[in-house]
Amino acid sequence: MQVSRVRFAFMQLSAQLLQQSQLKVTNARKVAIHFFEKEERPVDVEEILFHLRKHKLATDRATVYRMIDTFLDRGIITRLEFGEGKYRYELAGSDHHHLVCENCGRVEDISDCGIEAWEKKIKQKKHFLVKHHSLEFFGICKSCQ
Amino acid sequence: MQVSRVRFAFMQLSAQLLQQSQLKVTNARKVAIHFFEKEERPVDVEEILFHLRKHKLATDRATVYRMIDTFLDRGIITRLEFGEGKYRYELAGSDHHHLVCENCGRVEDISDCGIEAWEKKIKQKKHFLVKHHSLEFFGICKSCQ
DNA sequence: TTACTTGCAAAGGCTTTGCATCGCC
DNA sequence: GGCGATGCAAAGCCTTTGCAAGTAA
Repeated sequence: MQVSRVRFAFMQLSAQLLQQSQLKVTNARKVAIHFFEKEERPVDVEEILFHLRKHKLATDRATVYRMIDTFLDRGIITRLEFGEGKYRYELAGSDHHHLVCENCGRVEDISDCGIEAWEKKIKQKKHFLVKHHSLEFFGICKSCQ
Repeated sequence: MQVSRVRFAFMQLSAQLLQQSQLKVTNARKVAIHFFEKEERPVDVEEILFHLRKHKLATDRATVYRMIDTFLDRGIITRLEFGEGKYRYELAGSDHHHLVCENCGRVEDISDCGIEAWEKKIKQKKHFLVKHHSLEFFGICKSCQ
């Protein structure tokens, strides 16, 4: 079930988004969604846990994983991999990709990847129906050069 | 017999490749490289192990991981992730990407992704120096539709 | 011989699961 | 109250590592 994020862009996402997704509103979930909102780079489970701790929430690691599972299922967040042996997550919504600096780890967004043209071509030539794709660039960022 | 001659030729290639890379030529390495050569889809550690067993090699799992590490280091293979919670590997060389069927798991190659133009643009606009990139498409293949 | 390679065993990191309890609606 | 959410503990995968023994060059 997919929920529009744009609609909440200028108000408090968390509670409304949870309700709209037919999920119970708990502290951990609110704070976690708020964290996704404010973070600029895709976050991992450890960082979510750390943020919850900062808000005096002793949420269990298993709960975080289950939360992520639920959010993924509802289309609230998307999963990414940067070759670290773990997943990262960010709020779903805009079709964008990342420049990952292999030196300092900073992540910059790039948008408008224009890959829809590709997907059409793939459908025509290969008869393969693209559901989603991953596109990330790895290298050295401006300040690390 | 023709088949075994072909295979012998393959093994020679494996040995040559290893020597070029200044690696000692061992049975496990030869057979593994042969496996990478003959496989059409990126393989995981389990599949490499299984192939080694078929060739009566009781190679340890740790050895396979170390082999992979060495091959990656020498640029013989490249590492891929398809969101499975594990890595896959394939012979390095051509710049191509994959159509991964989420139903049957089949992997098809697509080439000429024309992303070099992108990398130039990224360098100009963001001053980010791209070293490598990942691009995979996930969806439903022709025969699964 | 010498340095690289391997086997074995253990551990490490990330993620999932079973089950009883808790708490939002 | 009911059903979904959570905590706790354990286990499941994938991968890495230390060390001693083996082996290609």
